[in-house]
Amino acid sequence: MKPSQEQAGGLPEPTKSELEILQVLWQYGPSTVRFVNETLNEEMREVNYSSTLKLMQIMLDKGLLKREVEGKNHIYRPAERQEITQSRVIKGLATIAFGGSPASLALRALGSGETTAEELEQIKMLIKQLEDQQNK
Amino acid sequence: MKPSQEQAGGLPEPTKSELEILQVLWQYGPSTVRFVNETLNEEMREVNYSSTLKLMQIMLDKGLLKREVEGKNHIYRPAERQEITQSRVIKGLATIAFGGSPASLALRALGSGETTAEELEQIKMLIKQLEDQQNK
DNA sequence: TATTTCGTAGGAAAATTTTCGTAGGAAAAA
DNA sequence: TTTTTCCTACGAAAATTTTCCTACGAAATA
Repeated sequence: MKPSQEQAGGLPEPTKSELEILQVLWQYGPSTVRFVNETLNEEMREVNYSSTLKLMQIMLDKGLLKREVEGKNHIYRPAERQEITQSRVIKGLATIAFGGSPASLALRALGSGETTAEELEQIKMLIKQLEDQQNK
Repeated sequence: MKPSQEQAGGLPEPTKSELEILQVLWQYGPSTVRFVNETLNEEMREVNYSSTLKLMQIMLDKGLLKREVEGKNHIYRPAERQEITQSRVIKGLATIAFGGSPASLALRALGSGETTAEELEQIKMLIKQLEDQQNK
Protein backbone atom coordinates (compact mmCIF):
# COMPACT_ATOMS: atom_id res chain seq x y z
CA MET A 1 0.00 0.00 0.00
CA LYS A 2 1.29 3.40 -0.96
CA PRO A 3 0.78 6.48 1.15
CA SER A 4 -2.34 8.02 -0.30
CA GLN A 5 -3.56 10.30 2.42
CA GLU A 6 -0.39 12.25 2.77
CA GLN A 7 -1.32 15.88 2.88
CA ALA A 8 0.31 18.84 1.27
CA GLY A 9 1.69 20.49 4.38
CA GLY A 10 3.59 17.66 5.97
CA LEU A 11 2.38 14.82 8.13
CA PRO A 12 -0.82 14.90 10.16
CA GLU A 13 -0.82 15.02 13.93
CA PRO A 14 -0.94 11.45 15.27
CA THR A 15 -3.99 10.43 17.29
CA LYS A 16 -3.62 9.16 20.82
CA SER A 17 -3.47 5.50 19.88
CA GLU A 18 -1.04 6.32 17.14
CA LEU A 19 1.22 8.06 19.62
CA GLU A 20 1.28 4.97 21.79
CA ILE A 21 2.52 2.98 18.84
CA LEU A 22 5.10 5.58 17.92
CA GLN A 23 6.33 5.54 21.48
CA VAL A 24 7.07 1.84 21.26
CA LEU A 25 8.94 2.30 18.00
CA TRP A 26 10.90 5.21 19.43
CA GLN A 27 11.89 3.23 22.45
CA TYR A 28 12.74 -0.10 20.86
CA GLY A 29 13.49 0.80 17.26
CA PRO A 30 11.97 -0.69 14.09
CA SER A 31 9.66 -3.55 15.02
CA THR A 32 7.07 -5.99 13.85
CA VAL A 33 3.39 -5.54 14.58
CA ARG A 34 3.60 -8.51 16.88
CA PHE A 35 6.28 -6.91 19.00
CA VAL A 36 4.55 -3.55 19.15
CA ASN A 37 1.32 -5.20 20.18
CA GLU A 38 2.94 -7.26 22.90
CA THR A 39 4.77 -4.25 24.24
CA LEU A 40 1.57 -2.23 24.35
CA ASN A 41 -0.10 -5.01 26.26
CA GLU A 42 2.73 -5.23 28.73
CA GLU A 43 3.41 -1.58 29.22
CA MET A 44 0.24 0.32 28.42
CA ARG A 45 -3.07 -1.49 28.08
CA GLU A 46 -4.76 -4.46 26.54
CA VAL A 47 -5.15 -4.27 22.79
CA ASN A 48 -6.05 -6.94 20.30
CA TYR A 49 -3.40 -7.86 17.76
CA SER A 50 -5.52 -7.01 14.77
CA SER A 51 -6.32 -3.59 16.21
CA THR A 52 -2.65 -2.80 16.40
CA LEU A 53 -2.10 -4.15 12.92
CA LYS A 54 -4.92 -2.08 11.49
CA LEU A 55 -3.70 1.06 13.17
CA MET A 56 -0.17 0.58 11.91
CA GLN A 57 -1.48 0.06 8.40
CA ILE A 58 -3.43 3.28 8.68
CA MET A 59 -0.33 5.04 9.92
CA LEU A 60 1.60 3.68 6.98
CA ASP A 61 -1.08 5.03 4.70
CA LYS A 62 -0.96 8.42 6.38
CA GLY A 63 2.77 8.51 5.98
CA LEU A 64 3.50 8.36 9.71
CA LEU A 65 5.29 5.03 9.38
CA LYS A 66 7.47 3.34 6.81
CA ARG A 67 8.03 -0.36 6.50
CA GLU A 68 10.16 -2.92 4.83
CA VAL A 69 9.44 -6.51 4.09
CA GLU A 70 11.61 -9.07 5.78
CA GLY A 71 10.67 -12.57 4.83
CA LYS A 72 7.19 -13.29 6.02
CA ASN A 73 6.67 -10.16 8.03
CA HIS A 74 6.98 -6.42 7.95
CA ILE A 75 9.26 -4.20 9.93
CA TYR A 76 7.82 -0.80 10.72
CA ARG A 77 9.60 2.38 11.71
CA PRO A 78 8.59 6.00 12.23
CA ALA A 79 8.77 8.10 9.09
CA GLU A 80 9.86 11.13 11.06
CA ARG A 81 12.30 11.74 13.86
CA GLN A 82 10.90 11.55 17.35
CA GLU A 83 11.78 15.16 18.14
CA ILE A 84 9.90 16.47 15.14
CA THR A 85 6.74 14.55 15.89
CA GLN A 86 6.84 15.39 19.56
CA SER A 87 7.30 19.06 18.78
CA ARG A 88 4.35 19.06 16.46
CA VAL A 89 2.16 17.46 19.08
CA ILE A 90 3.32 19.92 21.69
CA LYS A 91 2.63 22.87 19.47
CA GLY A 92 -0.84 21.55 18.85
CA LEU A 93 -1.53 21.21 22.54
CA ALA A 94 -0.01 24.59 23.28
CA THR A 95 -2.33 26.16 20.74
CA ILE A 96 -5.51 24.77 22.20
CA ALA A 97 -4.70 24.87 25.90
CA PHE A 98 -1.68 27.06 26.64
CA GLY A 99 -2.35 30.26 24.79
CA GLY A 100 -0.05 29.14 22.03
CA SER A 101 3.01 29.17 24.27
CA PRO A 102 5.07 25.99 24.47
CA ALA A 103 7.07 27.66 27.23
CA SER A 104 4.09 27.98 29.52
CA LEU A 105 3.32 24.36 28.73
CA ALA A 106 6.85 23.48 29.76
CA LEU A 107 6.44 25.40 32.97
CA ARG A 108 3.32 23.49 33.81
CA ALA A 109 4.92 20.19 32.90
CA LEU A 110 7.78 20.78 35.29
CA GLY A 111 5.32 21.34 38.06
CA SER A 112 3.29 18.28 37.15
CA GLY A 113 5.45 15.36 38.07
CA GLU A 114 8.46 14.31 39.97
CA THR A 115 11.47 15.56 38.12
CA THR A 116 14.77 13.86 38.74
CA ALA A 117 18.00 15.70 39.40
CA GLU A 118 19.39 14.58 36.06
CA GLU A 119 16.40 15.91 34.25
CA LEU A 120 16.77 19.23 36.00
CA GLU A 121 20.39 19.36 34.91
CA GLN A 122 19.43 18.70 31.33
CA ILE A 123 16.88 21.44 31.41
CA LYS A 124 19.33 23.88 32.92
CA MET A 125 21.76 23.13 30.15
CA LEU A 126 19.11 23.72 27.52
CA ILE A 127 18.18 26.99 29.16
CA LYS A 128 21.77 28.18 29.09
CA GLN A 129 21.85 27.35 25.43
CA LEU A 130 18.67 29.27 24.77
CA GLU A 131 19.93 32.25 26.71
CA ASP A 132 23.14 32.34 24.74
CA GLN A 133 21.11 32.25 21.61
CA GLN A 134 19.10 35.25 22.75
CA ASN A 135 22.07 37.29 23.88
CA LYS A 136 23.66 36.91 20.52
CA MET B 1 -29.35 19.58 33.99
CA LYS B 2 -27.39 17.89 36.72
CA PRO B 3 -24.00 16.38 36.20
CA SER B 4 -24.76 12.76 35.47
CA GLN B 5 -21.62 11.50 33.82
CA GLU B 6 -19.25 12.49 36.54
CA GLN B 7 -16.98 9.56 37.14
CA ALA B 8 -15.73 8.14 40.37
CA GLY B 9 -12.09 9.10 40.07
CA GLY B 10 -12.39 12.80 39.38
CA LEU B 11 -13.06 14.65 36.17
CA PRO B 12 -12.43 13.21 32.72
CA GLU B 13 -9.72 14.52 30.46
CA PRO B 14 -11.18 17.24 28.24
CA THR B 15 -11.24 16.63 24.49
CA LYS B 16 -9.52 19.02 22.12
CA SER B 17 -12.58 21.14 21.44
CA GLU B 18 -13.31 21.22 25.12
CA LEU B 19 -9.82 22.50 25.82
CA GLU B 20 -10.36 25.35 23.41
CA ILE B 21 -13.41 26.37 25.34
CA LEU B 22 -11.66 26.07 28.67
CA GLN B 23 -8.87 28.22 27.35
CA VAL B 24 -11.30 31.04 26.62
CA LEU B 25 -12.77 30.78 30.09
CA TRP B 26 -9.33 30.73 31.67
CA GLN B 27 -8.28 33.79 29.79
CA TYR B 28 -11.40 35.92 30.13
CA GLY B 29 -13.12 34.52 33.19
CA PRO B 30 -16.71 33.30 33.52
CA SER B 31 -18.57 33.94 30.29
CA THR B 32 -21.69 33.36 28.29
CA VAL B 33 -21.83 30.89 25.44
CA ARG B 34 -22.16 33.82 23.08
CA PHE B 35 -18.93 35.34 24.24
CA VAL B 36 -17.03 32.07 24.17
CA ASN B 37 -18.25 31.38 20.68
CA GLU B 38 -17.31 34.80 19.38
CA THR B 39 -13.89 34.55 20.95
CA LEU B 40 -13.30 31.15 19.39
CA ASN B 41 -14.26 32.55 16.03
CA GLU B 42 -11.95 35.49 16.40
CA GLU B 43 -8.97 33.76 17.93
CA MET B 44 -9.11 30.12 16.91
CA ARG B 45 -11.41 28.98 14.14
CA GLU B 46 -14.92 29.22 12.79
CA VAL B 47 -17.51 27.43 14.88
CA ASN B 48 -21.27 27.63 14.81
CA TYR B 49 -22.95 29.06 17.88
CA SER B 50 -25.02 25.98 18.54
CA SER B 51 -21.96 23.77 18.36
CA THR B 52 -20.33 25.77 21.10
CA LEU B 53 -23.52 25.71 23.11
CA LYS B 54 -23.87 21.98 22.77
CA LEU B 55 -20.29 21.38 23.75
CA MET B 56 -20.56 23.56 26.82
CA GLN B 57 -23.70 21.72 27.87
CA ILE B 58 -21.87 18.44 27.51
CA MET B 59 -19.02 19.83 29.57
CA LEU B 60 -21.49 20.90 32.22
CA ASP B 61 -22.88 17.40 32.23
CA LYS B 62 -19.40 15.90 32.54
CA GLY B 63 -18.65 18.19 35.43
CA LEU B 64 -15.96 20.15 33.62
CA LEU B 65 -17.95 23.38 33.84
CA LYS B 66 -20.28 24.97 36.30
CA ARG B 67 -22.84 27.63 35.52
CA GLU B 68 -25.15 30.09 37.11
CA VAL B 69 -28.26 31.66 35.74
CA GLU B 70 -28.21 35.38 35.28
CA GLY B 71 -31.49 36.66 33.94
CA LYS B 72 -32.01 35.27 30.51
CA ASN B 73 -28.65 33.65 30.07
CA HIS B 74 -26.14 31.40 31.70
CA ILE B 75 -22.67 32.21 32.89
CA TYR B 76 -20.23 29.35 32.64
CA ARG B 77 -16.95 28.83 34.43
CA PRO B 78 -14.44 26.00 34.75
CA ALA B 79 -15.19 23.60 37.57
CA GLU B 80 -11.53 23.09 38.26
CA ARG B 81 -8.52 25.35 38.45
CA GLN B 82 -6.57 25.84 35.27
CA GLU B 83 -3.38 24.37 36.75
CA ILE B 84 -5.11 21.15 37.73
CA THR B 85 -6.69 20.59 34.37
CA GLN B 86 -3.52 21.46 32.50
CA SER B 87 -1.53 19.09 34.66
CA ARG B 88 -3.94 16.28 34.00
CA VAL B 89 -3.71 16.83 30.27
CA ILE B 90 0.06 16.96 30.40
CA LYS B 91 0.28 13.77 32.36
CA GLY B 92 -1.95 12.10 29.81
CA LEU B 93 0.23 13.22 26.96
CA ALA B 94 3.40 12.29 28.81
CA THR B 95 2.05 8.80 29.33
CA ILE B 96 1.32 8.11 25.70
CA ALA B 97 4.17 9.96 24.03
CA PHE B 98 6.96 10.80 26.49
CA GLY B 99 7.59 7.60 28.34
CA GLY B 100 5.52 8.86 31.23
CA SER B 101 7.91 11.66 32.01
CA PRO B 102 6.49 15.18 32.17
CA ALA B 103 10.05 16.42 32.50
CA SER B 104 11.09 15.10 29.13
CA LEU B 105 7.95 16.62 27.75
CA ALA B 106 8.99 19.93 29.25
CA LEU B 107 12.40 19.59 27.71
CA ARG B 108 10.92 19.07 24.30
CA ALA B 109 8.51 21.95 24.78
CA LEU B 110 11.32 24.34 25.53
CA GLY B 111 13.01 23.36 22.33
CA SER B 112 9.82 23.68 20.34
CA GLY B 113 9.08 27.36 20.22
CA GLU B 114 10.55 30.73 20.76
CA THR B 115 10.86 31.21 24.48
CA THR B 116 11.05 34.75 25.79
CA ALA B 117 13.59 35.91 28.32
CA GLU B 118 10.87 36.34 30.92
CA GLU B 119 9.69 32.81 30.41
CA LEU B 120 13.20 31.54 30.83
CA GLU B 121 13.47 33.46 34.08
CA GLN B 122 10.26 31.93 35.35
CA ILE B 123 11.45 28.48 34.51
CA LYS B 124 14.78 29.05 36.20
CA MET B 125 12.99 30.13 39.34
CA LEU B 126 10.84 27.05 39.29
CA ILE B 127 13.91 24.88 38.83
CA LYS B 128 15.59 26.47 41.83
CA GLN B 129 12.50 25.71 43.83
CA LEU B 130 12.46 22.10 42.69
CA GLU B 131 16.14 21.70 43.48
CA ASP B 132 15.66 23.04 46.96
CA GLN B 133 12.87 20.59 47.43
CA GLN B 134 15.10 17.72 46.40
CA ASN B 135 18.06 18.75 48.56
CA LYS B 136 15.88 18.85 51.57
C1' DT C 1 0.77 -34.61 2.41
C1' DA C 2 -2.29 -32.82 5.98
C1' DT C 3 -2.65 -29.75 9.71
C1' DT C 4 -1.59 -26.24 12.60
C1' DT C 5 0.52 -21.78 13.18
C1' DC C 6 1.57 -17.14 12.16
C1' DG C 7 1.48 -13.43 9.27
C1' DT C 8 -1.12 -9.57 6.30
C1' DA C 9 -5.37 -7.53 4.27
C1' DG C 10 -9.85 -5.73 4.20
C1' DG C 11 -14.17 -4.39 5.78
C1' DA C 12 -17.46 -3.28 8.91
C1' DA C 13 -19.06 -2.17 13.38
C1' DA C 14 -18.58 0.38 17.66
C1' DA C 15 -17.27 4.23 20.28
C1' DT C 16 -16.14 8.86 20.62
C1' DT C 17 -16.12 13.48 19.27
C1' DT C 18 -17.95 17.29 16.72
C1' DT C 19 -21.31 19.73 14.13
C1' DC C 20 -25.52 21.91 13.36
C1' DG C 21 -30.71 22.16 12.29
C1' DT C 22 -34.86 23.08 14.56
C1' DA C 23 -38.15 24.01 18.27
C1' DG C 24 -39.79 26.73 22.00
C1' DG C 25 -39.89 30.49 25.22
C1' DA C 26 -38.78 34.98 27.08
C1' DA C 27 -37.31 39.62 26.38
C1' DA C 28 -36.89 43.63 23.43
C1' DA C 29 -38.42 46.41 19.72
C1' DA C 30 -41.81 48.05 16.65
C1' DT D 1 -50.13 43.63 20.70
C1' DT D 2 -47.35 41.85 17.04
C1' DT D 3 -42.94 40.99 15.40
C1' DT D 4 -38.30 40.35 15.77
C1' DT D 5 -34.34 38.97 18.36
C1' DC D 6 -31.79 36.23 21.44
C1' DC D 7 -31.35 32.55 24.37
C1' DT D 8 -31.54 27.42 25.84
C1' DA D 9 -32.73 22.59 24.86
C1' DC D 10 -32.91 18.57 22.24
C1' DG D 11 -31.86 15.31 18.88
C1' DA D 12 -29.78 13.52 15.09
C1' DA D 13 -26.24 13.41 11.66
C1' DA D 14 -21.46 13.63 10.34
C1' DA D 15 -16.75 12.94 11.08
C1' DT D 16 -13.14 10.80 13.36
C1' DT D 17 -11.01 7.29 15.89
C1' DT D 18 -10.78 2.66 17.57
C1' DT D 19 -11.83 -2.10 17.70
C1' DC D 20 -12.04 -6.61 16.03
C1' DC D 21 -14.05 -10.39 12.95
C1' DT D 22 -13.03 -13.02 9.00
C1' DA D 23 -10.54 -14.49 4.95
C1' DC D 24 -6.53 -15.88 2.83
C1' DG D 25 -1.79 -17.39 2.01
C1' DA D 26 2.77 -18.97 3.33
C1' DA D 27 5.73 -21.26 6.44
C1' DA D 28 6.41 -24.67 10.02
C1' DT D 29 5.12 -28.95 12.02
C1' DA D 30 3.30 -33.51 12.28
